[in-house]
Amino acid sequence: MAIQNAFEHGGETRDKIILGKILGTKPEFRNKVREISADITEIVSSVNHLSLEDQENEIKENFPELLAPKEKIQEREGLPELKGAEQGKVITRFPPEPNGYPHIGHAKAAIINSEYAKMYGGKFILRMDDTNPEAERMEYHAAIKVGLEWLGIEFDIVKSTSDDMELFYEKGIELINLGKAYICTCKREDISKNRRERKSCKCSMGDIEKNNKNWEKMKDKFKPGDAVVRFRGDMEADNAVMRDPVLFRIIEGKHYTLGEKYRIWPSYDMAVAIEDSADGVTHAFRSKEFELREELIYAILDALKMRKPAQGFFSRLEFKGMPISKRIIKPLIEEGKVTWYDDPRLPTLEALRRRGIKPEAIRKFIMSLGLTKANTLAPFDALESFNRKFVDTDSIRLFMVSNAKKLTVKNLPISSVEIPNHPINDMGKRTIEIDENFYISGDDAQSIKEGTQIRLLGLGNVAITKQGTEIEGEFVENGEKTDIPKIQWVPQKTAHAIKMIIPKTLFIGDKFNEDSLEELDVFTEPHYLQLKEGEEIQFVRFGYCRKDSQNQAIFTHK
RNA sequence: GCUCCUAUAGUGUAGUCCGGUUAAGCACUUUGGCUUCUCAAGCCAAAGACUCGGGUUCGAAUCCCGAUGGGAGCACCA
Repeated sequence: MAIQNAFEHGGETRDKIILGKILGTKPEFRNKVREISADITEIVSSVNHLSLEDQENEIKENFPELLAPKEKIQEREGLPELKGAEQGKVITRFPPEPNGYPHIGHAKAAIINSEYAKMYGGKFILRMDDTNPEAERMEYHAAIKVGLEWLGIEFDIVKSTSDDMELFYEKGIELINLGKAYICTCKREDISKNRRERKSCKCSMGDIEKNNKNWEKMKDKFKPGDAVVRFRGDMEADNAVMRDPVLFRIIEGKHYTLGEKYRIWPSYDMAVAIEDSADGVTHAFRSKEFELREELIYAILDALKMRKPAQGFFSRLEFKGMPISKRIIKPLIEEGKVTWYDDPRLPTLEALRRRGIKPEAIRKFIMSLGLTKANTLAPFDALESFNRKFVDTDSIRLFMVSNAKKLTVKNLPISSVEIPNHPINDMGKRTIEIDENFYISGDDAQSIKEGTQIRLLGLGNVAITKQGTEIEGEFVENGEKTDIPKIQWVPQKTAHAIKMIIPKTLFIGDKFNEDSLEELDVFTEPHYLQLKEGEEIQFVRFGYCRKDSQNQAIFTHK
């Protein structure tokens, strides 16, 4: 072993390492460390005296099997295993609030939870967490559904938290009767102040009978803000969440599905605790800003003697320079700095889709981030790289020129040319009608020198006879030269003008990037018109783009 | 301010629970090469990390203590 190690590390080894290896493979030596370490030191020094060649010969003679290449460590596929999870019995859930458009952060929560259900052959629940009528709208509910469908996420059960209002009331009353909850009629500011100063208020002294009466009064008499139901936690707890948090409050706004049927609404903690338990959720994964709520949720369920699901937490996912929060996006829309929630610069699912990101790429990308709780500010590069692999195989290759310059080619022997739609995969061919007038890209035009040759991709070589505002050249029959600039081109006669939109980072630091959207007027082949909207294209030597409409394409990535 | 979470290459992570079999694995990026009628994809290679300081131990990325950086909570939002 010493020889092997020495050989692998340039002819020298160290006794400590050999000792470690021995103890690692043969635990029975662990209580005899002192005895064997002397031997090891001796062996190591004798091995170190051998030359590299001698070591190699020694290995070849006595331990030839050691020369076999080392096996690489196998990387775990997918998510880490769950403790105490039984095949077929895992139930997970994704509970978005329908209060905005779904974004990459939703995708992370949905994908992690759904992957676990899949991994254990369990069930996956979509639960619209709609307990704040003021914030929720049908429009968002629908957008979330559309986004999830696009991601390819499937649910076994679809429900809304508000389906269980009667259950919340039942459990709420039970908590009151258990003395675990009370009605508080203090002012909002005082509640907040007391929580900060860890002091109880008078309401917490009230008896069960009074609390029951006040609960009835919450149904009609009390106005919003007059009274809330609070959990009897511990006002002196270090975890501020435990300082008698609100379980129910009065909201008079119209709920988007239930209208004005209820005015007492459960808070997030109450709703999640009861729902996860009642729905049979075994494992609940949420982003880590909820970590402090775990204790509360367990306390509520303990008080009610209800089953507790296991909880897991993961870091929030954001892209550098791409804000996720409505607080930031909404003003941008109002100021006209971005067009809408589907603006390709945004990390919403709709924007990602429009930009040409494939759902499979998002899934792979999110899985590659793992379940860490360390903050993740992922660079968009990583997603792009996953996406490129999906998109490359079935993107049609088309020619597109930007900053077009005219090129006239004399002596063209043909009037049309057939060009394959993909270099490797059989995606058919297209025929391009040509005459002597072409467009080429401005950048290419600039670098062309008079008297040299260029190759028009798929067509042939051209000897440049005149350089200037317009370029002229002559077709070279049977042009053999291939070590010359190869450029893409578009026939002038049928060139189709489109707008190319190139999204860039929205924010640099915390400043809005005024140049975050570049627009180019470009020409492409008429074949573009025959592509379906939403199709991914690779414009040769430019990059991958998605057809947004007949006269607009969005740049996906290089 | 109080409390909690977190820290591995330029970036994202695996390994950490249960210290040794890994002088730290993978992916992206970068750089070189091969291939190519694209600056794409594919193939090969190189470069590059355990935040710091103590402690425990024969042995620490892994356990303990402390410091520092980053994030979160202290809402009648979820």
